[in-house]
Amino acid sequence: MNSLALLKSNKLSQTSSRIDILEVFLESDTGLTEKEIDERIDSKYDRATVYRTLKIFREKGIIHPIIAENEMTRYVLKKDPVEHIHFKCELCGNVFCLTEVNISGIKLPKGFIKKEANFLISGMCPGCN
Amino acid sequence: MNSLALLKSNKLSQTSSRIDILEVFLESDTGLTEKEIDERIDSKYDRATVYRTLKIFREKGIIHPIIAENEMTRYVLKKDPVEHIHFKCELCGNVFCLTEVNISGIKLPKGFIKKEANFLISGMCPGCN
DNA sequence: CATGTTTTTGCGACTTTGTTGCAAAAATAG
DNA sequence: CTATTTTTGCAACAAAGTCGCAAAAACATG
Repeated sequence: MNSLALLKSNKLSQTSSRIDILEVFLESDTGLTEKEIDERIDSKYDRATVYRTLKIFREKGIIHPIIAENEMTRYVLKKDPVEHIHFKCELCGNVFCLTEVNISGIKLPKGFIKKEANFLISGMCPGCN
Repeated sequence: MNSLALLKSNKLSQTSSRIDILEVFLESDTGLTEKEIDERIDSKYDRATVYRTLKIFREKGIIHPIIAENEMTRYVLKKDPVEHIHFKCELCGNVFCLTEVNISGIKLPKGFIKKEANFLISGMCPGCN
């Protein structure tokens, strides 16, 4: 995937900060916090800019959040639009999108209307095991 | 449920802060943030005390956390030890423990070992619908 | 490619959540 | 009742995230 094309297809202006931050995501296979992004771009941009960029990427559906306990929100590139489980390894810290796990069987009781879902399982990943 | 007995059975000393905070939980059917607890006890105790109390209650398994995006951690009394989904209504803010939804069908791929799970669905509850 | 308009950025100040060390106060054990 | 242990309040702190505003960069258009 190309960062310039990705910005274009989402109708986002091509600023260096957006390109750089997007490239960080493209090069990472893990969920990233704002802090981790900041490190990887050597604090080249203001924290406010990074936060604003993350917000926009999210609204566009380029990235999606992983919400874990006692942790800052992490983001990963949204490769698969299908709703899925996230797995966070407690040892290496890696976050995996388990798109192969079927969660379509989860049905809410009458009257509950789903808008968004967030499933996170933590434990040990195959690599650390 | 009685707050004094609950403290005793968990081998916690009976301080007025623990009793009061536990009572707030016993009287609430919603997940509560530290701030909300603070309001309900009229800031009778220091914030640090409330945080420390929440931590201990959690370690003892008296309460359990609800982790939602862009939200402070909420806690609810752990009535049912069975793993379950939480539902958060975006309108009224109420959090429901959907113990009736069966999630035992969720199986992780080979090599992944589950330690903890956090399932949160947000949307609209029957009351607001 | 020059220029006017729109969008984005950096800065700084701020809010909120949550933590920690330490001395005083309260709870508990005997 | 008293000694010991635990808990509390205070104050200071750290880190995440937001916001207004002026400057800078990107973009559209001729």
